[in-house]
Amino acid sequence: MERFKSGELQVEPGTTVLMQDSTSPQLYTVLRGMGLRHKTTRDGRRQVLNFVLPGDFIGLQAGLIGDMQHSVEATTGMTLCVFRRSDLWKLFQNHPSRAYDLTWIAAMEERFLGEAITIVGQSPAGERVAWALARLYRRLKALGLSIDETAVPLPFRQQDLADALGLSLVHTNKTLRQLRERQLVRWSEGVLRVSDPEGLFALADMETARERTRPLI
Amino acid sequence: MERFKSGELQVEPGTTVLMQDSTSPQLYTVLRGMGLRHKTTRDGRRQVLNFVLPGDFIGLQAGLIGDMQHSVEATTGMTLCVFRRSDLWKLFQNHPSRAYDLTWIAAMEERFLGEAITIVGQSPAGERVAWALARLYRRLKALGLSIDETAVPLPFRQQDLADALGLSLVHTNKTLRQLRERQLVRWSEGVLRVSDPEGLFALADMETARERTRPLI
DNA sequence: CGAGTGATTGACGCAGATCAAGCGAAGTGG
DNA sequence: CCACTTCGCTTGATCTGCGTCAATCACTCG
Repeated sequence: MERFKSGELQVEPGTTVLMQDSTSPQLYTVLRGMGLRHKTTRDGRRQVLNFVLPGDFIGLQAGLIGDMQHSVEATTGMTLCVFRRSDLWKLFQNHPSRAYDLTWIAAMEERFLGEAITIVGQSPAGERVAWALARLYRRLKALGLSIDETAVPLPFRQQDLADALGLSLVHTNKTLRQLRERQLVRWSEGVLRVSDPEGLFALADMETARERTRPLI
Repeated sequence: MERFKSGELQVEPGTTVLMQDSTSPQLYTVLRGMGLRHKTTRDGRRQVLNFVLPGDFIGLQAGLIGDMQHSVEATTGMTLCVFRRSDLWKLFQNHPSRAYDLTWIAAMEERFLGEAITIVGQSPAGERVAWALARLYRRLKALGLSIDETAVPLPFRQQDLADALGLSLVHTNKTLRQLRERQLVRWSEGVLRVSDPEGLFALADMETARERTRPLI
């Protein structure tokens, strides 16, 4: 992939990397840092679609379809590997296995969103929060970003989690308290500590399956 | 694409074409009929992810990743164009433009789910129902399936719509009544009649933009 | 030291879930 | 051909999970 790389980009916390409704000549792979994909509705409400972690590929929609229907915002500082949108087609012509990987990523993304919509549409608040934290915990551990055996960094705000799960900030906060009181997870100052993984995954209705390794683009 | 076609399949209403958690050696393009993509949770609740219409490609997840995380069920009788999963890789090697189209479809699917999760997570019942009906109306018209200027076939149950929007059947029914009383849409006996497209699209927070034509695989 | 940000908690109200009952149309089997 | 069931739609009554409002606290920063 090195040949397609057109540079590296450093962004500050709070930067909007890709803007909803805009076209971007660039695609990125996250090398470092975390962010959010989110959509903003006309009346100002926000839906967080996904948390962006190192290794994630962003801008695929812009690259393929031409415009973004969501924004990507840096929560921490981020380092991005930059690709030119115009090279995407070359990839399909000359590197079918890479193109295949790209489609694989798109399919995984689609699968994730299917799972997310099921949680948001069908589960009560406790399960939603447990699911989100369990997933993030699993992904972060798989990425080797652990702080220690039971803790991972999670530098987001409660508001972000609330917007991801279709809950209000207040109710998210109260739900987090319950999970804390039930000795399942604690999340404060950007650190997520899972004291009872079994219990958390059970509540989240997730198998404790290992995270699938994704190809790096 | 003809060369990859490995046959046609006719299925009865109610048939499960692809089963959650199973692997399938086959992929399909819908030639005729309608169906549902849905996920079933362990505790028996159901989330409808999408309505499957003619021209849709199904089984991409199974084809690329190896297993399905949702089921596809035929609502009406359907005619499917069958492809072998094992041919997918050949497509990437020998027909980059087709592979590109496939990825484009995956990206559009992802985009749709992002929109869906935003509606389910952030909007009250009236807007959810309006959004779903507006989208279906637009897609069906674009497919040329109209019955007349303002009516399209929509052979689903209210329960299906409820499960797509994360609402209860009862509340979906009451919401449909309100839309009927506000002279926006009527939906009964499998026919959706839109009396006030402007009003409907406005309520759905959708531009009246034309439906994007998708490549046929 | 005042202003802004994020977390926290209590009080109150409502959108939508749940419960329950009834209706018409379409099977179906005796 | 008629009881009897089933399925989908409809509607009213009641309940509750979660949203909204409001206030406080701890921190950080200019």
